[in-house]
Amino acid sequence: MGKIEDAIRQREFKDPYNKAVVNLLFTHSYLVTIQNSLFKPYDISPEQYNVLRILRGQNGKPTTVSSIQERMLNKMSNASRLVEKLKSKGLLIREECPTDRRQVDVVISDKGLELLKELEVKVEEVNHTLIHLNDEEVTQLNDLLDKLRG
Amino acid sequence: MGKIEDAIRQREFKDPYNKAVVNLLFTHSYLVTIQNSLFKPYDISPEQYNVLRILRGQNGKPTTVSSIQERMLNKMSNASRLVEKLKSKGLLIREECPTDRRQVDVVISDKGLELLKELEVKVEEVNHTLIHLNDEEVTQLNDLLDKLRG
DNA sequence: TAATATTGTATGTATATACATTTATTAATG
DNA sequence: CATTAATAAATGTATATACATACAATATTA
Repeated sequence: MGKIEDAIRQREFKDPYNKAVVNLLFTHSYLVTIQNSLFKPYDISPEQYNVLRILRGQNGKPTTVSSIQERMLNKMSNASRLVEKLKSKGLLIREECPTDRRQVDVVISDKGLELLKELEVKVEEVNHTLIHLNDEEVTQLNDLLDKLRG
Repeated sequence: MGKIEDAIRQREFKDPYNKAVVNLLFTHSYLVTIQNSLFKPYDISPEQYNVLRILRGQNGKPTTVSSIQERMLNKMSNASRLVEKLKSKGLLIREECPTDRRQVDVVISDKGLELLKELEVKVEEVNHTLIHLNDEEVTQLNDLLDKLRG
């Protein structure tokens, strides 16, 4: 695939900062396209997978919708609706919080844990092959991204 | 904001490759959230802005829908519908191609060019302030992203 | 304690993404 | 030339994003 200028057939960018923004958007699309095809056979979306991972990270401790929202990769997403989707598939359990009836307690189900286990192996494999960088370069990329956001 | 582990409250990643994927998804969300707020007052979406930029890059030469699609940052998006949206706002002109009636010729309108000019200044400013990296680091990031995609 | 503010979640609406399918037109082949 | 294949664009459907608003429950305060 190579340089972003060739990939989207744009001659040149104003400066490396503007190029970086486009480059990040484009790389994101590259990643999610492959992720989607991986999740497709399991009838689950990347965001739903992410919510399941957040839930498992709680080790059985109930989580509220707003807490899920906070940890999501996309802060503006809609945890409420994703939880509903996952519940209808039996991948999590949602029940009223006894101490505060505004809140709901969300816990991943056994079915959810199984699916996650199965998917995770594949995701980790794919993530490796997706990124055509060596160990040193990936670490460098991670540092730059962490710094980028300030 | 700092390290991704703190931002999404995840303790650790399997390896730097899996971390990089999450880091890229998260950084993307960071970028588009700010871009969205920039475009909002102009009643235009980031993808619509991108289509206008592609059209202007043609310097008045008509472009087909599939050619727009190819150059889009998100290959799986739907150029057809975006063109329709922009047309309804008077930002581009769409007409049947005389030599091949399957195709449509799309050209940016004067109104579109004006809007683009106004927006572009703001976008370039914002892109600079978004990215908390120095010149050397941004260039490094661009090189890594280009290489990442293989 | 009554009135008000805040919080947690759900819902409504518009846009975009992802992918399959349809329709119209042109190209290719027997 | 008729049939079939290929192509360009549009459309259909499900999901997700972005943001505003509604609603119920709890917290605050006057």
